[in-house]
Amino acid sequence: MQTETVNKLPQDTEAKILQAAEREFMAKGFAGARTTSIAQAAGVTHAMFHYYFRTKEKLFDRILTEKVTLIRDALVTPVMDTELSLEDIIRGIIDRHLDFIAANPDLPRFIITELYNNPQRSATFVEKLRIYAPLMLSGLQQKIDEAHAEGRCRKVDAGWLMLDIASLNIFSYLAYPVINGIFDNCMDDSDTFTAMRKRDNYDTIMRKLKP
Amino acid sequence: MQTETVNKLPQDTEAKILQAAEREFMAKGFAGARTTSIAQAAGVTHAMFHYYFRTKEKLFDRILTEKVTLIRDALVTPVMDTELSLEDIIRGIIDRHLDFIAANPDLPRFIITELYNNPQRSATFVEKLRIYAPLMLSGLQQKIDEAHAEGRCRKVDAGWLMLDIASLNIFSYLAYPVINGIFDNCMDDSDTFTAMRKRDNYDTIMRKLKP
DNA sequence: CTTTGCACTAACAATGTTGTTAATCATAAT
DNA sequence: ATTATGATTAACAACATTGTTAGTGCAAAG
Repeated sequence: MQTETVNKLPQDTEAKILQAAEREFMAKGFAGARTTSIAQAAGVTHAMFHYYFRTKEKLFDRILTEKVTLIRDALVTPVMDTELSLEDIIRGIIDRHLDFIAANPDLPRFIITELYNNPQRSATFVEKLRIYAPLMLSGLQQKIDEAHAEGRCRKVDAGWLMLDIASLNIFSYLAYPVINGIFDNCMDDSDTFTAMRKRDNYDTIMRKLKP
Repeated sequence: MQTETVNKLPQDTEAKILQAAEREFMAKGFAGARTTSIAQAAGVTHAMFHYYFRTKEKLFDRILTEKVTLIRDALVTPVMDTELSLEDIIRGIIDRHLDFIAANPDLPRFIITELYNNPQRSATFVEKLRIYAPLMLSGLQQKIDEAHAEGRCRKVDAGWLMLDIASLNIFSYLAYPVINGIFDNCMDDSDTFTAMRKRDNYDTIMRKLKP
């Protein structure tokens, strides 16, 4: 034995590989990730990688699917809350969305790049979205239409509105290295930056909706 | 001879390699690109790649630098136009910006991913931005301040305003596979989509500025 | 004509990368 | 005690990928 093989729970190494793989894939993408690096980071033999997960692609797909599910769970449910005013719904969407991004700042870039250079995976992902997006948007559209009927809101399409919200929320984190470089390290204090974005983006969107 | 080596101008193969490399790098990124594929796509021997460009990294850096310069030239100059009203300046920024993105739809994703997984390159790029961004923003800030003094505009920071503009303009193209999947192939007609974004984003930004 | 310089080719070399396999070790069940 | 089972290791194999090199052909300069 070279390193102490003691103190290892049965599923310990599997979890360690999974964890190391997630880091590696998120940091370098599928093409840039190395299975040997993953094994090394997990502190196990390189063969263990294949013992537990067979191939690089299988493990990657598993992690990508996991992340997609994470996004879906975080972003679909919140809109379902009914009985709230349009203002509160939108504030809720923006708050939850930004909290999620701040907690997973690398996720948008990962999803976008990996979906781009793998049309097959992209198709699967889009399929899921095509199922959930309408559910998410129809409730919002209804609220918008109600408010519009009462003259409190312009007539806008919920889908395009969500695109604007997503753009304003996500882009700063996507372009993090550039943004943080131009505005002097504004994103280093994540909480402050997130709070500011919440306020600014809510304001921007509500002004867009004003009649 | 296997393929006709006739009709080749002296710098012909160099240009062909450069062209093929740009496609490959833009499509798959540095990590995913293969020098052999590039040579094959250029229709030359694999050794020619190294004859002209020495290493994969040297050629990649050259292309990345080229792209960064392209961005700088396209996005810095326009704001310099003076004697225009704030409205016209902002409309000009959004129009030029979106025209540029529509003409180079893969560029934002390329820049973002490649800068992310190469902090060294990122530093060089940000250096350039730190030089040019203030020039670009100071003129805009001045116009905003003028309009604010006359009560025609809220007091906003030019930098953060540009971030919002960039977010609204760029994100759709970054998330192209997803967006195009949800809204039924809306981006297939690039001109129509770009025109719509110009209109919507200008409206969004102007509403944000209204007192 | 010879020489020089350049583009080019084919073959090779070195290393990286993914994946496999046979043997070993520990442990729990029989 | 023996067996069976799953985890682990070291070594290997196959292939991909980047990079090099010695030599060939060709065209212009001397």
